[in-house]
Amino acid sequence: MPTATDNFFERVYQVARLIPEGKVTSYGAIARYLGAAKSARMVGWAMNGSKAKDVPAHRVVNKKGLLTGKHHFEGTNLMQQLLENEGVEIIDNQIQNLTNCFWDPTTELR
DNA sequence: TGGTTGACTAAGT
DNA sequence: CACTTAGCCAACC
Repeated sequence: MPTATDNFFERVYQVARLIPEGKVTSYGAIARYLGAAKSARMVGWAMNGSKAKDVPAHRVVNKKGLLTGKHHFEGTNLMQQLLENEGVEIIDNQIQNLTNCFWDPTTELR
């Protein structure tokens, strides 16, 4: 049943789908873009429901470029493998050259 | 109904 | 520089 919160989730999914390959963004960045700057956790929770969607949740990481959500994926290193497959260098569950790979919707998406 | 949890982030100690 | 506290808010028990 659709509710106001589903709308927020849908917005999160939509932004996540716009993330280019080889790029990543943060939960806070998406939340800020949606006007819910302080609800970064909700973005993460929304990602939890993105499993049934075509949302590249593996491109969404925390602000430090750390793959905090990798445990929610099937494998232990699936998230990392997906990102590396797109050209993102990851070491010890953390994205390297994050500045080069970071994609901020508030800046890039306008 | 109400307290705990969490894929976050910033600020404080 | 590592750990803690605080704020946020929906989902879960």
